[in-house]
Amino acid sequence: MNIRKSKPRGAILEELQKLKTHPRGDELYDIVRRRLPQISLGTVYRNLDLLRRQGRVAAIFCGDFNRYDGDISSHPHFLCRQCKRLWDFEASGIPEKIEPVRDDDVFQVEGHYIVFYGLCDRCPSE
Amino acid sequence: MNIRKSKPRGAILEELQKLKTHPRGDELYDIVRRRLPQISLGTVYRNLDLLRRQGRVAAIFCGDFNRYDGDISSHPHFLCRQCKRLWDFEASGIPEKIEPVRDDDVFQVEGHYIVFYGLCDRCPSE
DNA sequence: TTTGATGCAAAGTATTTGCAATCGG
DNA sequence: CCGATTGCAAATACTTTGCATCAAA
Repeated sequence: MNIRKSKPRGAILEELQKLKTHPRGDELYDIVRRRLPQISLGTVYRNLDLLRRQGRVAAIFCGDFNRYDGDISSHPHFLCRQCKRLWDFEASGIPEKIEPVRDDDVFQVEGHYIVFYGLCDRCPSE
Repeated sequence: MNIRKSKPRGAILEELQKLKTHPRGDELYDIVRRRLPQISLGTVYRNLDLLRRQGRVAAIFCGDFNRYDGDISSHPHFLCRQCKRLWDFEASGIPEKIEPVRDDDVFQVEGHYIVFYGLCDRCPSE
């Protein structure tokens, strides 16, 4: 499959890279739409997945892999378990490398991520 | 709110603790239903959230916190980004403790988790 | 008796998909 | 031109919620 350039894809990548918080597909759609009003939701989701496959954006997947980060360097995140927003997060004690104990044929490991969770200042505790 | 015992809740916790793979609410519903055919999906979701608040089950949250683990000890997981199943995973280099650099009032950290991702042996590569 | 918990069904939220039209190389 | 990409809309997947009823203490 020969990948072409397209205006929507360029805009999606640029807008994602501008953000410090890491949006879901639909949230990024709302942002990109301010620039390309005719863009469709499906296009945003399709391109985010394509960009992820190309390694040009990072996806924090779990359940549904639905948070994207324009910064592809490995770094920990903080996730608010109430509002579900995700931020970059600094932590000490992050190891240089973490490796699977066994390299068998059951799991084909591509990478890993570290997620801190809790509540952000905008979310009241239960 | 005074928490009572109930047969559905007991069955949900027991069935979850039996599993090695970590189901979503609807998957656990299918399992518990074999034992309590009249149980409803809403009951399973409500109880999983209650058990999580009590610290009796672990939730791997992200986006939607929808994978539950009956083993509440801290351990890394492997997530297949295609079929979205989640397993326990052994890795070396896991630090004893990882800590936030700043303890400010923006984030109230409750814990963290490490997720390896990639493809499992049942999922073909793209 | 009190009120927490349930079953059911409808609604809500996020994402994916089919298809004809469009655009890039 | 050819086939990758799009917009649109319908479909799907998973989770939450309202409410009348049931049941634990």
